[in-house]
Amino acid sequence: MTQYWLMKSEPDEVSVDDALAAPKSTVPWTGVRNYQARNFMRDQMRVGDGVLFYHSSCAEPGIVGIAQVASTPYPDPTQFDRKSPYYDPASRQEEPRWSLVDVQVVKKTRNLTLPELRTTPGLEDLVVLRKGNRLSITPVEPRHWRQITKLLGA
DNA sequence: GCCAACGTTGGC
DNA sequence: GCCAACGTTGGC
Repeated sequence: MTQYWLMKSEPDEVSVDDALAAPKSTVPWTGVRNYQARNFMRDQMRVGDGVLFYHSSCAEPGIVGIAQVASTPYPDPTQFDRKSPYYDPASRQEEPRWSLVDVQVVKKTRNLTLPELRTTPGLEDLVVLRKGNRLSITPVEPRHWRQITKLLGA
């Protein structure tokens, strides 16, 4: 069964435009160093799952595109790269600690901004809007997915 | 830059 | 296993 997710990216690192410009509009979701977010990618995501591409830590945070999970999970190569900010000296090749999936942008949309999300009736309990939420990957309920994709005309 | 909220680390 | 200290996230 198809599931739905919201995935945060800092546009300074990988924006929706960067992803669109990549081969097959697909980017590896590198740099996740939170176990809960990793577990979503490693244990629950399936190819074809729907993804809301979200820009965070920027002037106008919000949902900026529709994407999909485009690979099964595999080890995040940046954990073994000494020059990467995501290098993890505690992770071993035989037993990688961090996994990721590839994400393919299906459609760039307008920016459905955080203030707009917060004030849209029906989205009050979207996981990413919950107080104190910091998770970079959160599940999205089917009804939220339907409402948001409709709002975006996607 | 500030700071609330949360996650991780490490001493005990 | 507890919990204080510290680090990170991310909106503002």
